[in-house]
Amino acid sequence: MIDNRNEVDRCNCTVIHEDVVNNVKGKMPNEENLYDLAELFKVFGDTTRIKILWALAESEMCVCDIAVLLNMTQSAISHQLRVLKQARLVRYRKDGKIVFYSLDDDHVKQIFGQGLIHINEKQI
Amino acid sequence: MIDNRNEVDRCNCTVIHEDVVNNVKGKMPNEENLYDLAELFKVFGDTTRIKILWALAESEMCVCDIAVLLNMTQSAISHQLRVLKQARLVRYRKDGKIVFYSLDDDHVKQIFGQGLIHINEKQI
DNA sequence: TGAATAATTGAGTAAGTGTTCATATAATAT
DNA sequence: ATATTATATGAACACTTACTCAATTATTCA
Repeated sequence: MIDNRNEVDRCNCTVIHEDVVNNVKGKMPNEENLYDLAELFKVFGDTTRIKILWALAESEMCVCDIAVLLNMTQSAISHQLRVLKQARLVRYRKDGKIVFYSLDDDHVKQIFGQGLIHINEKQI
Repeated sequence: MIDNRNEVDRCNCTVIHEDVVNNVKGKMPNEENLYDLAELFKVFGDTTRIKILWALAESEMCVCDIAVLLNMTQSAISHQLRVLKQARLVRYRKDGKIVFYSLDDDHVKQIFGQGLIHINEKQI
């Protein structure tokens, strides 16, 4: 009986280092955590959102101001702010018609910092 | 003469807090840096790549082993490894037919760490 | 040399994403 | 109430992306 068929289900090559695979498999975080992590970084993976976050790291701003700053339509900014809101990266307060957005916490700055370290080190 | 037309080029609303906008504008990093940063995070923004990086953080692995570990085709893995290679996040060494991949530096782990802090803090 | 195998690569495709445009909502002021 | 304005939202569209499939390259071994 061929019992290791499920191991070769998708990959057409034979398992070369089964010990390594099993060891790593045991140490992998659960799917959900990895998924959430990817979802978080996906939010950072857009120039417009990076700019918005960077701006908010400097100062609380209303939607219109951000639109002017980035020279983009207010609609586009509003759509992106929704994404950032859902990711819990920004929060807002209303003052009459105006909605002020700000960073939800300091993680953003630290994640940016780590990213910049990588970039600056790699470009020769 | 209406001189502030260029300010209202894209955004249909009037500038509300011009001082804030100007202040933040002066402190924004240049376009290229922000673009590179977004590009880097874009690479992290995919579950498959996150898994690969996490696995490599644990141990050097060959393409086939990664494919078995993640239960995906070796072609799919190879495509993603190319993306990771271009982002300078992984490096490789050849040993005969086999190509071993490993993390290029420790930034990955630290960026992951910051990401996890954010996620864990937010989920109540 | 020729067969076998690990890995890469290119084209094709289905799914996802960011912006625009038009419209809706909410708050203010006349 | 009505007009104005700041923001939000939904649909549509162009563009990107991650995978599959088939073919290719590179290396080993008989």
